[in-house]
Amino acid sequence: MSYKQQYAQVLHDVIGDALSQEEIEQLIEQPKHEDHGDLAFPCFQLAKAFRKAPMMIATELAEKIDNPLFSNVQAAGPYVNVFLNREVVSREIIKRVLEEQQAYGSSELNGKTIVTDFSSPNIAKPFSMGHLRSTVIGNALNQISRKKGYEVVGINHLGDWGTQFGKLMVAYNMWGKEEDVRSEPIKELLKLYVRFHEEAEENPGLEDEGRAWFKKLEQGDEQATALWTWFREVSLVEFSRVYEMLGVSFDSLNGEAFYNDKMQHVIDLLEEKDLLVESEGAMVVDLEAEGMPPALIKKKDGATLYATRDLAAAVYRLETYGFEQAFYVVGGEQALHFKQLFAVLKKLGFENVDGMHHVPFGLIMKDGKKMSTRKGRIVLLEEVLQDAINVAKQNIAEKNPNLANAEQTAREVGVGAVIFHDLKNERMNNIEFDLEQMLKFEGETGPYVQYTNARANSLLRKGAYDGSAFNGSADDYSWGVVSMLNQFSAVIDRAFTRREPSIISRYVLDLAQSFNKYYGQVRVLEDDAEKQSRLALVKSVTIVLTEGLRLLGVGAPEEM
RNA sequence: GUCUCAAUAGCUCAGCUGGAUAGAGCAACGCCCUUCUAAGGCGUCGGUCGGGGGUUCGAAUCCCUCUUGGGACACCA
Repeated sequence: MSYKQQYAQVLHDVIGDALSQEEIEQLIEQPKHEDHGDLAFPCFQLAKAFRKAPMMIATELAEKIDNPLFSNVQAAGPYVNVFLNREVVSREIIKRVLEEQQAYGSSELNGKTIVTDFSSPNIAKPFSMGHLRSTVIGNALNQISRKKGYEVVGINHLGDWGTQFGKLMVAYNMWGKEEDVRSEPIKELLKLYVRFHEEAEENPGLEDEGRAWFKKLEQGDEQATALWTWFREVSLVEFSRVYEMLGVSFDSLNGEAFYNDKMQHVIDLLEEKDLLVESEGAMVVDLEAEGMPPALIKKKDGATLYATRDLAAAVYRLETYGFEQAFYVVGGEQALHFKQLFAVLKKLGFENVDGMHHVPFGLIMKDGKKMSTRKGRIVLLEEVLQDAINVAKQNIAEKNPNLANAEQTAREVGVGAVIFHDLKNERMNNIEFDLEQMLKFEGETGPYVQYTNARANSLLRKGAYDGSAFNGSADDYSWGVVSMLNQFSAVIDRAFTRREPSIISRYVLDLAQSFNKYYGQVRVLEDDAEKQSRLALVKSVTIVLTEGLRLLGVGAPEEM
């Protein structure tokens, strides 16, 4: 039982039935200012029931509370503020962390499944900064969901099908050279793609040619299939290199092409329910009643679209996984698409559509505009990661030249900096791409948290921590740390229900900050009776920092 | 035009389901390495929470409206 719940129970005993214990718990808040104690109960809502001024109620309640858990109970205006008994609570919390280790904050397995659609880059295009967001947000949500006891199926819904491949084939046939594509596949394919769009501005007939080639591909044309297979293979080689750097893996690589033979099933379902109507030569599902433009299912040439394939994928997942929830970690600009998708699924009569969520995020902007592959306004993720690793290397060379595992550590720090930078803020925010900002390792950054953890680990080594429990006294600084440790599971809950990794990032920063204050004020390795107690606190910090970073997909080296 | 997301310190952003004096980081300035990794800590400076209405005992937070910016709106994904 959390301390908040305990306080709610105590309050309930003295308040009586005017409010339920749950209602009281809802009202209890954490004061922003230290001198207001650790937990505060506002009495405004009781004013009506008791027909008394909130201030009076607070005074009366405060007098009635007497519990060893609290070292002090104060009525401060309309609030009843309690101060937790720091020694007792510190002992309890640190004991839990040390016992549970990395399982601290975890929930029991609940036997439910969450299916996540994330990363999902387009084949034959470089892995750009634009794809970083979906990849790292999705990965963090997967870790958080597992921490909450869910079984997670992470799907990389590769963009390996669609008209773009027809266009690419047209471009390749006109201007491509096999040896160029072999030596630098993605770079060359991108060139062809950009050139296609440039030339198509002058010569719109090219678009039709592209569509025709995609149609051929869908019908299993040999030449088209051979090209497609080749483009896909060379792209995957590049992608897997990036995923390895990021430390991200998938449970399924079923991309759009996987659903090619499952499309008819969806179309059959739509026809059964009589949902498919003809409009301007295309087949659509009318969504006017839902206040949305129609969902395009088939083009007038009979070929399928993005929506068709996503629909097929959704139906497949609904029928295959029996999930409680499904996350689509896809940019906010596709909000309409997902609203349409879910609306169509509802019309089809699927039950669990309410468990499906689009998890949108803001754009990475360049010069105030959306990054665009078509316009060649693109930054390669791999280059950014490499830059970050190099900066980390320089830092290590300057600050810790004797570090044993320098190469590996530089990777963890550099990559961690990039991931953390992306996950630090609310996912809906647009972010202006700023390499310099991303390569800063001071202040609210991944390396700051990693550094804090490394210093803490260094204390454990030097102090020869023997696994003792915390038995010491609690000062303002240690209490600052302990109350942060206490919040971990509530933070995980919030991050999970809001599908918001930044809540973990903020938490980890706050915990690191509280520890750094402690470190600055308290000499941990002082040889006195409480040394091992202090080290127990330090150990708890390393456990929670490491676990917090892990949830974000960021490494936590013990030395740096 | 319709829908949608956003607007908080010079810059980048927090601010939990509305609650007590709006917080960090960066930048600027001033301190702290003869003792635990200075990728750190301490301090100073900095805000009519985009404007205007409304709901409420109480609004940065909820509702309406306006302004500004991003994005999406049929055969791309």
